[in-house]
Amino acid sequence: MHDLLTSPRVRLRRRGADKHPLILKAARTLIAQSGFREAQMTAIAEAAGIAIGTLYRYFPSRTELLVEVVKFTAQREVDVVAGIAMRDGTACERLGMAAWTFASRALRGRRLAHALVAEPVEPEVEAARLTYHRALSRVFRTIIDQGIANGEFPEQDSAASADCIVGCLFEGLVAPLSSEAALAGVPMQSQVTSIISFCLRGVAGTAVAFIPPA
Amino acid sequence: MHDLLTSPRVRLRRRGADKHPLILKAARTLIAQSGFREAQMTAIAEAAGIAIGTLYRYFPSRTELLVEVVKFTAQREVDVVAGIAMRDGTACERLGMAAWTFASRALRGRRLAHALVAEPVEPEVEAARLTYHRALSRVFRTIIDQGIANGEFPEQDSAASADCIVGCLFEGLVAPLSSEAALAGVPMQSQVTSIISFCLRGVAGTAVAFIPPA
Amino acid sequence: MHDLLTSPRVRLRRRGADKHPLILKAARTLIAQSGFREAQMTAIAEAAGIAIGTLYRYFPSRTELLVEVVKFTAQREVDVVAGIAMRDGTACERLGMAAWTFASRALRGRRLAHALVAEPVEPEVEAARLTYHRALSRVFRTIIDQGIANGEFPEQDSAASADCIVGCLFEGLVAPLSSEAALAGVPMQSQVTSIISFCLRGVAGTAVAFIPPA
Amino acid sequence: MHDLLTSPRVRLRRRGADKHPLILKAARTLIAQSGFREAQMTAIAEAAGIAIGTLYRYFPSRTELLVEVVKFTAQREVDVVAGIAMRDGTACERLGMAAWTFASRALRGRRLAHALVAEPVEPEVEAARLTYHRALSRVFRTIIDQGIANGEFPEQDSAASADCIVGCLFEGLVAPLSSEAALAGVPMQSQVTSIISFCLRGVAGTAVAFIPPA
DNA sequence: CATGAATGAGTGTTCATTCAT
DNA sequence: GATGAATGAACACTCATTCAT
Repeated sequence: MHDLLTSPRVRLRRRGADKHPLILKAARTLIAQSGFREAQMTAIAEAAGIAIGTLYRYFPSRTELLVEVVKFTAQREVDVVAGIAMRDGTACERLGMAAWTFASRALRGRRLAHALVAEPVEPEVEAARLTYHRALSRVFRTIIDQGIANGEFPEQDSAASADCIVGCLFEGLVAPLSSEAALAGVPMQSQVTSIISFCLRGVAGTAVAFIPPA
Repeated sequence: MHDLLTSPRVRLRRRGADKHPLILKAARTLIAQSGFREAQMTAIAEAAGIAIGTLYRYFPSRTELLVEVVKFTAQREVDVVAGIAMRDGTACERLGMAAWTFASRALRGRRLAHALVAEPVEPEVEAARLTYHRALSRVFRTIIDQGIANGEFPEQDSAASADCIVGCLFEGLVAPLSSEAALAGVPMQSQVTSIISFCLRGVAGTAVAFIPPA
Repeated sequence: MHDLLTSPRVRLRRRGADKHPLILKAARTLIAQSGFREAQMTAIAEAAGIAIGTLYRYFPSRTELLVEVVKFTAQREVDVVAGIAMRDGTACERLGMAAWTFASRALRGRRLAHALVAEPVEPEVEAARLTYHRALSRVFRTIIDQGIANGEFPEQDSAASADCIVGCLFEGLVAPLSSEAALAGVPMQSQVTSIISFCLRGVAGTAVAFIPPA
Repeated sequence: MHDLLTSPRVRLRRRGADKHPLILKAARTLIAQSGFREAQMTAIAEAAGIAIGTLYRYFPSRTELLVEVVKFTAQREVDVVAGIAMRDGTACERLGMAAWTFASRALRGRRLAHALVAEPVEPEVEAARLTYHRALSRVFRTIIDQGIANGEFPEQDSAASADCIVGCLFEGLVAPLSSEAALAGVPMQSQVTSIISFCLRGVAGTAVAFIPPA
């Protein structure tokens, strides 16, 4: 798969437990609870049960740390979705299942998903988030390309279609993520179903001519 | 149309020009250049050529100011797109044109569009952003409903479809931000065309069955 | 009587109504409601129904204005108490009545009394407050001196005794002024009676020898 | 004794000296020099030779810091006076000595005493100041009650009498602040003697009837 | 003269980062 | 290596005062 985790992590010294994942987990928990804003270095250190100074032994700055949290969490999601994408079945089935899986998981960890999708502050973190979008898009594109190859889907700009699917999923998730009304959770399933149906039509539907104005 | 601008602004000012739009413009320019983060009160005041105190004569707090920037900018875009939506033509044509118009305008001010779509931090600003998404979605939904009514589009969850279109457009705008390559601007038009085609297929395409797993 | 109002008020121009007392009254009302802190120039101007600029035509600064409010209000109280002091009756009776009158009036306008007695911030306002204390003390001293002269009271440092009376009254007023508990108002009368009794004993009581340690 | 210092100060500090008393002392010095008004966080930090941030490690806010200064300083004075109150001797002797001690100490640090007695602005600080008054009053009341019990003093409202003594002492300290003449300091001793004599007469003097008017 | 919009120095507070122990 | 006390730049916001209209 496309690896989001490319930071060398050279500064890690062996001897004793590697606190890297511990810190990452503590930070993710905090972010999942109350967003990036509340994930201050002091809070993260406390949550990880270590001193602030130790934090800086594993991460050069808060920004780096947040970036890594985003990358780490995103990679996991991308991996899961990618796993679905490589199963047996028609491209259509796999596309639906991949989208469904992504949405289901995101809805389970609402606050974290929201942070990963819509909250970022620092440019570096934002960049990591976009990389996440692209990695996810790449998974969908692979399925679409296969579908086009085997005649399931009509000829199309598969990269654009994949981006659209990502956009549909995020928009469909972000909106309810912030509104208290949708917290009921029940209407979620039908909402997700509608979104995926739209995506499938977008990918497999009969071509509609759109001619951009001069 | 759905009015996003509901702040009363009761204070009357008699002498001197109303600095409200001046400040809004200065703030928008700053945000367009480097995002909300850099739009500090000091910077905004300087950009507007006024004193900090004057800022607070027009806006009770930084948050309110940012919210108003989002609302103001968003309302303008929504109005333009809504105007397109009410012209003559088939639902399909109008949907395409509305989407095209939105994308074209947004691409002109990329950084600002991005801020409006993905950057907000404060809950109040976030809320304003979501209102923007929903207002835009409502415009598209109106077109879709008309299309369904006159038989152009098949039966569907028009609200979900409209949300998807918004998601496609936003993702299509945000996505290129991550790839330096696409900054050339030239391939933009074809990219937008592909996205809109996907949306039209999603709305008008033949129904594809997606059955969510148990 | 001793005049507390010595500021020249040269800057007042005739023609039209003299807004001096109007402003003073507005300021006093505000102070009586929520203390000096809330008596901002904007608030005072608004309460007086004039513009801020006009305020500065009558008072050179906020400090001067507050000083004048203190002086003005204090003078009125001193005048009333002094009136009691010059009535017929024994020195003892007049002392009691003067103290009683002062206390009764102060308790009627609780918040204002508190501001005048314990809230001041700026050195200049503080000075005005002290002048108030001294003016009040002078009234009591006059009575005490008369009492000593006609044999009602034993020989004593009348200035110190007068200061003590002022201290007793203020302490007796300030304490309950800030405690919500005493807002019942009923136990006030007996409390005041006890205080005045203490003062009368202090003035008329049999001499007790206090020899300061070396 | 009645403890004015109830703040928990739970934060533990291991390395370096506990800067709590250092900050308190720096703040008290500043207040003693020019009152609460000039005791800004920046000034306090500078006076204590530490950074502003460090201030906030020890005190959550400026208000809390000022409150603690008042409590700390007041508690010390109350403790000293209370110590005198529990020595051997007649109630009269102890009352005189307690008052004398309080006055002598207060006169040594005039400006600070004044701030503690008459300057506070913020409600929280004011509350701390009142607690100080009441604590001091309680000490005097104890002596008075003992004097009444052993027949030294006539029956009386001991709480009111104690408040009066506090009022006399405070007024006696604040009053001279207004007259430049008395700043010489020499006449201070006789002034204090006169005040204490008044108080002793007020407590031990023959009852004088005061009947409040209807 | 009256007006009130404009001013901007000043203040309390936060939090990522450093470095002596 | 781990610690966490110390740091201080940065920021939002207030309000007495001024001066062009």
